[in-house]
Amino acid sequence: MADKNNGNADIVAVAKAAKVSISTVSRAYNHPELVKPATRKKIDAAVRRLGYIRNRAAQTIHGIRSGTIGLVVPTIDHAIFAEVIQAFSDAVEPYGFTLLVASHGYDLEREYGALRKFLEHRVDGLALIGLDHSAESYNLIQRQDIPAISIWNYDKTSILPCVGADNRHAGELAARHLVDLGHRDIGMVFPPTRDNDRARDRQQGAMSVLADLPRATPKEWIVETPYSIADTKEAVTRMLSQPALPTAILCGNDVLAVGAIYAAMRCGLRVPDDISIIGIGDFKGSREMEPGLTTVRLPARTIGELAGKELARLVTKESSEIQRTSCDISVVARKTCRRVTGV
Amino acid sequence: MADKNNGNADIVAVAKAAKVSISTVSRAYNHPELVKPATRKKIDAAVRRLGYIRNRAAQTIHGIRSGTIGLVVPTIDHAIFAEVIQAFSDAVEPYGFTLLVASHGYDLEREYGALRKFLEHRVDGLALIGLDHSAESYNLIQRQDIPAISIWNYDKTSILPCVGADNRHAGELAARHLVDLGHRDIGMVFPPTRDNDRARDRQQGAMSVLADLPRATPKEWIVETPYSIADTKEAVTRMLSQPALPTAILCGNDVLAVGAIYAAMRCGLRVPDDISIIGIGDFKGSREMEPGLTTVRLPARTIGELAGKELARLVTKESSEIQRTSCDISVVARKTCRRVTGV
DNA sequence: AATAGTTTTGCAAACGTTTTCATAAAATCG
DNA sequence: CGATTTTATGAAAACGTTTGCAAAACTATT
Repeated sequence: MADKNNGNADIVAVAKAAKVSISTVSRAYNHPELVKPATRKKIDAAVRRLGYIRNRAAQTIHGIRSGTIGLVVPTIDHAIFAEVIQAFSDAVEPYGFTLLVASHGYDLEREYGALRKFLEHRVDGLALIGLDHSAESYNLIQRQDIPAISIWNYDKTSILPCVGADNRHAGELAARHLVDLGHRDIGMVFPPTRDNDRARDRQQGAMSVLADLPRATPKEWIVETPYSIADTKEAVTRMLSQPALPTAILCGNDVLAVGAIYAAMRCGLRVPDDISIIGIGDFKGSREMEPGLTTVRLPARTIGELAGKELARLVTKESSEIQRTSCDISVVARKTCRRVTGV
Repeated sequence: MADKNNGNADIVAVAKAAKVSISTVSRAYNHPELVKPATRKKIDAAVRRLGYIRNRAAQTIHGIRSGTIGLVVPTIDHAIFAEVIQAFSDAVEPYGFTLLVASHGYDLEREYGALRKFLEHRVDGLALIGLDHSAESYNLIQRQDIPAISIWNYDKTSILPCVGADNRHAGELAARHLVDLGHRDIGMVFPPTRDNDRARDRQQGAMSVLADLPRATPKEWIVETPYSIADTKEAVTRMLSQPALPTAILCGNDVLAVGAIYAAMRCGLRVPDDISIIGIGDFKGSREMEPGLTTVRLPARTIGELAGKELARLVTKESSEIQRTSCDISVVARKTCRRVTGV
């Protein structure tokens, strides 16, 4: 009759049921080699009978790790971040960590809020997307003594250790690819770059290459559009309804590229015969689509994996040298870009 | 000099710094109206100076809610689940909950493990995808006294309250749509249905409609394929390389449908002129693709939102009647299915 | 200026664990 | 078989909070 009627048994209920002391139950969990097999068995039976589940909150206040890692992303609902989150989750799971996830919708104020909440929960480690964060956030992180890591972007001068790709370089590669194919009239489609260092870096990288071109890119060929296929289709359709058209469009990411392709189709332009389109990212599906999207491959899964593993090792003190990891990127030439000749 | 050198100040450090008792600091947080404004100010200053962050673990062991909700999904890295997670997250955020997320890769054993981990963390509520869970999992959930909810599937006899769509009905609608368009030779592409009640229900729904057709569907027109565009493209290409072809293909979800469309393209078949293809789900991008995908719309965002809100209300006791919510679904006819005449 | 009422604060117990230290029991040894 | 070592267990303090209760400090009332 020592069973509690309601669901939640605690360690003292278990101790009572197994007729041992609380300490012994605790030890059975944390240092099983110190308790006699027979006793262990009794405890095990009691645990099973009562449906006891350890309370990590109670452990945590002893300075024991909470076993959680906080991950803040701009949004979960993008192929690319979903992939990173999945890979990150898979990477920390073997270390026994549970993942806290929050999204801030590209609002760095909300990101700060999410970080605070995570810290209240005493996460053992923190992971953020990108290098662009409020001073407040950086401050907050630095005051804690838990490891933190930036994912997705690489910069050798980053404040936090980072695992990612050099987005400026990605922009350069995309632009260079078009230029190498002979394109001189190149349009650009980018998402808003405020609070989004990835997009900004890519755009700057692309611009720096395009700056060497004989003709400057006219304003009308540079469009900014929200990150959605529908919006991009809309915006690019407008761009393509002008008299003078570019021979190629460089898109800030693959989603925009897909939108651009649909826009071209709608305008009666064939890709790549009439217009070339290059994306950045190599999202899931970009390879399989028809025509296969030419893009700059950013290895999302690898990045997430490496980041998760690195952070887990930092937390568990398996490793301590904080380092920056740059993942290789390169153009994957598929079917949406063609060579042009003459000017 | 009362500042701790290392980052982590606790409530007693704050109390000391503000020259008040611990209780007063605690009260300043939990019942601010009970503490004099001037005192509140002193405390606030101390908090700021020390960078104090409340420890939810310590609160939690008082029976105070942990402020977390656990969500287990098969995988994060699918358009559809990413959308649900995002919507769910957005819905619980205003209630102050932090989200714990785990994925089990369609392995119900791992799902059980994730649930246990969540319970160790003393989540205030639990959300699962689908109705298919191990007896152990259901058992575990029922022994706790926290609310739990099933997302994505609707079934009026479900063990847990659920918010979702009737997947069997979705399968029926898709099949009915094809039949109504005059199709009699209908192929089917489905993912593995083990541990996946959504897919199973859809398939059964479709089958039940197809069973009324004069000709039985030949084995070769029923293909099972992993949930990826590439694999589906492969598998459907094989199906379409046979002598006798169906006039339409019903796909278990939109990703498979996209793979099927690409396969058709590769086989030189025009969609919908030579073959009609219908998906289920209406994933992001399905509307915008060319040709626009005909599919059965499952309102992922709505489902996630309703589920999050419902669970949050259950946890905060704003609501207590556990109920089942069925979200309306219907065919959105776009461009990948055409009417056929004759037999 | 004393009393009663109200507002503000502090003390100490409680929450569910882990862990140190001490002690009891068992095993080993001469 | 008693002394000594080893192994197994228990008692109690500690972790960082919240909260019921009681005391202290004000305010208002006479």
